[in-house]
Amino acid sequence: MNTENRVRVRFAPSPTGGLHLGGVRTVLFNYLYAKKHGGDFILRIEDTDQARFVPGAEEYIFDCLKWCGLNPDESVRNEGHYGPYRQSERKEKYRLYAEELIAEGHAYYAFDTPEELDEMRRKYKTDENPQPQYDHKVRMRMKNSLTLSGEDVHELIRSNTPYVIRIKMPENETVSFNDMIRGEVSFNTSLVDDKVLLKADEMPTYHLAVVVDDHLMKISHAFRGEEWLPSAPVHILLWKYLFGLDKMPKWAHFPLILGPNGKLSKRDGLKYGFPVFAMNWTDAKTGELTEGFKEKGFLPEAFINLLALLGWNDGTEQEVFSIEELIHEFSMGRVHSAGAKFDYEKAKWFNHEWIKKLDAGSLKERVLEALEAKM
RNA sequence: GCCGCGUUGGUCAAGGGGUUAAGACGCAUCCCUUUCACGGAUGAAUCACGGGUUCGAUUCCCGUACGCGGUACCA
Repeated sequence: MNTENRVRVRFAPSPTGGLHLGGVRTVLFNYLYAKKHGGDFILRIEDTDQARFVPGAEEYIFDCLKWCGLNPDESVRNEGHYGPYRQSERKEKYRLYAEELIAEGHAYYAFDTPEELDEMRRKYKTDENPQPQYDHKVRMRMKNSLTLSGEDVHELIRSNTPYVIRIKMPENETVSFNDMIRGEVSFNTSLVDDKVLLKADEMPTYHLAVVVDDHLMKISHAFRGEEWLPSAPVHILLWKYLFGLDKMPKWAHFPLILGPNGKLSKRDGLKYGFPVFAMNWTDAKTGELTEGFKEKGFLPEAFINLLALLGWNDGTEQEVFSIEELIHEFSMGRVHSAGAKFDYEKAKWFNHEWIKKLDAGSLKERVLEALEAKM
């Protein structure tokens, strides 16, 4: 296998807090796919949001992956040839591409202040359109390089006026792509807003960073949660403008893992009566501790196993799988497209099954570990 | 509101034009067991709704309803 078609996947968390079920399952599916195809699993830290950065969160992510046995082949701790692996350290790279987009007419400078944006949203808000977007319908009424003269733009930039760079979404084009799980998905570009690509603090937003880094890091398959599906057209267009659709990774959007009453949220971690995080997480601000599956007494083998079966199965009646078996049997085509409600009773059954497989010696060890963790 | 993705028992789900619609978790009853586990048997429970296509739709198509996601200078 040459380097051009080598399978390379990535998990790209932002270090903002505990790593929950859905996140670990995303890691798992990425890992399984990479290992099945003899490829690389990369961990990229997406720390482009200064405001949400949480100290310790990055280390915590590594701890969780280690406990799960899903260690990355390349990361900030194990650099490959495509570093740095932390986006804040790649800051300069993104601006070049944003400027390139402007030069080609696919993006523009926008000088609107947060207050002006609020005002726009207030002004255009109606019952039919409760959440107005910065899109082709309003962009010509805003303060940007599309409405200002070249001189004015130059002057504003020279005088250090804060600005962002926005993508200029084309009007009435259909953008479609083939999702490995859902098949063809398409969008009308008129209904997508002019997303910010480069922020006023010169950091890229996710939209720009994910495309640039996936390209630079030679990612072959881009797998992520379904919450990203609505912004896929932005990413597809960026690929088209910057690197060419033929270079674009294959996409797959995983179904969401739901809680008892819908969305499984980090904030409700304590309310469900079962863990949502892989490992204990303590909120630095409130000091609130959220118990993890590890500390609750789950074996990592069981945790991996139960996560794998949430949204995937091999078509047989087998439910207990070791990681080796998962790697062997996994296929993206058998991942469900519908969300799955998390069932703690079933999760405990998986743990039970794995505990039964332990011999007396290792059981004693694990029990002692679990008890010590609680003291 | 708009856009997107979904919809097989309470939950995870197999199946995919003709089936008694698998299996697992949980639940119930029973058996095994001095106890706790383990194990075994049986049972209740499912194709969201309405139109098409078809000799025949749970399966294909279109609507509707419902759920979830998105609609930020967050990821």
